[in-house]
Amino acid sequence: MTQLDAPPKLGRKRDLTRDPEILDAALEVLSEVGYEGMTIDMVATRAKAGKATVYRRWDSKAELVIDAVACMKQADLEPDKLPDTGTLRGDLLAMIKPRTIDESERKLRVMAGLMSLIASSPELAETAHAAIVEPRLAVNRLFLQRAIDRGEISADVDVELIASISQSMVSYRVLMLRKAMKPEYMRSVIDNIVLPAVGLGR
Amino acid sequence: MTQLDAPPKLGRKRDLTRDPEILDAALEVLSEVGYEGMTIDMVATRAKAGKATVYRRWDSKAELVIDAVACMKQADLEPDKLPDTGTLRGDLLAMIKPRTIDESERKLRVMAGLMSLIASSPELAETAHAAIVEPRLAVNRLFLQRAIDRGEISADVDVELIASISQSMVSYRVLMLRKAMKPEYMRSVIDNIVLPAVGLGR
Amino acid sequence: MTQLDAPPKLGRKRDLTRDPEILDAALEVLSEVGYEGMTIDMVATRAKAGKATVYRRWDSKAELVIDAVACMKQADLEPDKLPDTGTLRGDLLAMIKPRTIDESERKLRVMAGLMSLIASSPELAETAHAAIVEPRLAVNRLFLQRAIDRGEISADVDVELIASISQSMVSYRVLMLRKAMKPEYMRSVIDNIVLPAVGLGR
Amino acid sequence: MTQLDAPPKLGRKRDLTRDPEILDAALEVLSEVGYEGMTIDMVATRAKAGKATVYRRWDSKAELVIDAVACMKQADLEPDKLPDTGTLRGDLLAMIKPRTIDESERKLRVMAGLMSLIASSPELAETAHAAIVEPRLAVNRLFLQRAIDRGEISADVDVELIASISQSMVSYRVLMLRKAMKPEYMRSVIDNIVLPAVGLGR
DNA sequence: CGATAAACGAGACGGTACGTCGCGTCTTCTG
DNA sequence: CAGAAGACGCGACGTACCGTCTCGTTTATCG
Repeated sequence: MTQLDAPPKLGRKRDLTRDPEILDAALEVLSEVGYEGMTIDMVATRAKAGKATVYRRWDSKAELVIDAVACMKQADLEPDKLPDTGTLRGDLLAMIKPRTIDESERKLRVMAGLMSLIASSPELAETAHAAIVEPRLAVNRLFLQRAIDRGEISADVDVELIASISQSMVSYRVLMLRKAMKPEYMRSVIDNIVLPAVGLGR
Repeated sequence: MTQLDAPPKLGRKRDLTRDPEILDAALEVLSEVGYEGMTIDMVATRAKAGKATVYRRWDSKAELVIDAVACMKQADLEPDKLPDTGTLRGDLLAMIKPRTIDESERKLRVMAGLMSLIASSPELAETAHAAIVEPRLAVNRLFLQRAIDRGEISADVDVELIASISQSMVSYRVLMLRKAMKPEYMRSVIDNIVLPAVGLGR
Repeated sequence: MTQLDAPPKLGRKRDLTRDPEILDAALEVLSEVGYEGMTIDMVATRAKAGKATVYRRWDSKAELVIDAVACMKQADLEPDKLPDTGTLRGDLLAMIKPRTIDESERKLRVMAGLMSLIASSPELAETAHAAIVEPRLAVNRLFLQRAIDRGEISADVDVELIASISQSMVSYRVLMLRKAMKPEYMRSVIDNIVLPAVGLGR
Repeated sequence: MTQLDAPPKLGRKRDLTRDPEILDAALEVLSEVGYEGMTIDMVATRAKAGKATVYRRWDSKAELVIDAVACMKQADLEPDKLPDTGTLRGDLLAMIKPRTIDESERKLRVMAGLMSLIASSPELAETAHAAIVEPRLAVNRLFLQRAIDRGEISADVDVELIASISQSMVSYRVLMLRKAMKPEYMRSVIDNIVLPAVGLGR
């Protein structure tokens, strides 16, 4: 992670334009050869940077990748761009768009590459979670809260638990079963699991 | 995976007692330093074996680890030791035993370390799936089928999908949210998600 | 070498007091860690200067060092301070003073550090030679010429060759044999080699 | 330096054929790009070896080079191949052969590259001296001793000093003055300096 | 029973990425 | 604008691990 500690006044300033360039290069390489195949040299070379410049900003390959992934901002998840169809089912189904699905799947696969690192570094895990997992959960939480507010579903449901269903199912399918994240599957999860769980049975 | 290909008659027999010793050493190291931190040398040294002896049995670090995890035989999952309480809920809840939970969690964490490898090797993924994921799924499938057979739940439910719910939720919680696999949580998943999904609402 | 090219009128004048300070710092570091161990950063830091200030004055580490050594002005070698005893032997022996010896030895050791650079850069070699080797040769040449002029030795002697004897012997002893530059040794060289070579046998 | 410490019985033996191959590669690279330009990777690649294999045998670039140079055995300097003309002058002149000169010059140039390292490592210096400088001195010592034995020159001459004259002059010329090691020059040194020094004046 | 062949512990091998450090240049701010 | 501080691109350093190969030894089976 880029640490900014004390205010460094003297000397040449970090060239802040290099950060996104390096992160972009990292994402590029990452999507081409995966985490294991990725090399700091590859990233540096592609960003026309020296290795030292990379290591000056991130302490290790893992931290660089985490930051890179964190910067994969998913525009579709921004509050003002979220659907508001009037029904929980409508909202949930509205999130099943090719672009959204695709980005999610890419994030998940990157996350997979990081799992082993995450396992041995709580702080790294936290960053990864905040960047990749949390945003998607927040969306589901919002949909559920709106449904509660409009009386569509009971206020007793465990929002946190229900919000994580679709993410769990999708992660499992993609990472463990290694199957693609198909729209049909997502629809099936919503209709057969999420909605019954909130009392909106078939 | 231990390959036995052609019948090798000549020469010294492979010392079969070394297999479990090496696997145990692997599990030990694995739990201490994680997949990334683990070294074939570490495992070999700890098992008082040579690296060649390890590589004669497994083609790569990844395969060794998968086998090691697969060999964490979960006695609880063997067909004849499974509960049969007469109700789906009873069966599912009966699986929530400290020992079972603990073993599952360990397996999952090891699986996490392998994710990046799995991502780049379909066959490795298949092996890992068969060894770690599938057994647990089979149990759920069995429970569901029995419930269908006894008319407790509709024969229309998507057994495959429902069977994967608890595994998905638990994996997500452990790997992504990095929280422990508590019994309360598992009960909550069963009562609030699985059962509603098969029409056995609250 | 300090290059002054065109007369720079505009802006702040180059602080000429920095030159000797940097050179002194260079000599200091040089004597502590040797040429290989010396770093431009070390020199700059010790002189409380920036690296750019150093590089504005010298094109490379090697040139800085050469200049530093060249600036170890050996007052003893200035024409008007040279001995003139009336005999070649007297002149040569008169140069054997602790301070002179010491300075020569230090110069030689620094020169050693530069050898590899010198080997790959004729111009650098030329500079180093002019700064370190030549002054000492000039003295010997002068002594020999005076001896010829006063008829002490034959005009046929190869002045250039003879002048280089003592320097050669001393360099070899210090650099190759790694022995100190003792007065006895120098006297021995003069009496047993130089003087016989010009026909002034024992 | 290759250390052999305790007798290592277990495990695969060092492939002793790799040593000379690596040393040869080192000498090759050395003569092409010089000490500064030489890279361990270059040497390893050229010897079709891994870097680790090089570092397993030598602790640093410097030690590798020293050893490489030490292995530049000069066949001409072996006792039984030395000339024995019956006169000191004859013996000395007999050493002025193109091949001998050439090898000496190469050694000297390599030595130059090592000077900076030598300056900061007495043991390295010792090795370099024994490998490069000493053999040549031994030859001169032998010639002088034979001359003394046959009564050609006085037994009073400082053999050690005289033996080092030609080496000193040649080193100086090659390294400091950066001139080639010409036969005429060597003859001049013998006739004008060495012989007068032992009382065999013109 | 001796020969043969494979397995064994140990560790060297070729290869490749790691993270560090120095060079010489470039950029920023301060006096 | 010179100067101090320090980031930059580059590239070598020496280390560590991978998966393979070789050594000397042990252990089984075959002839």
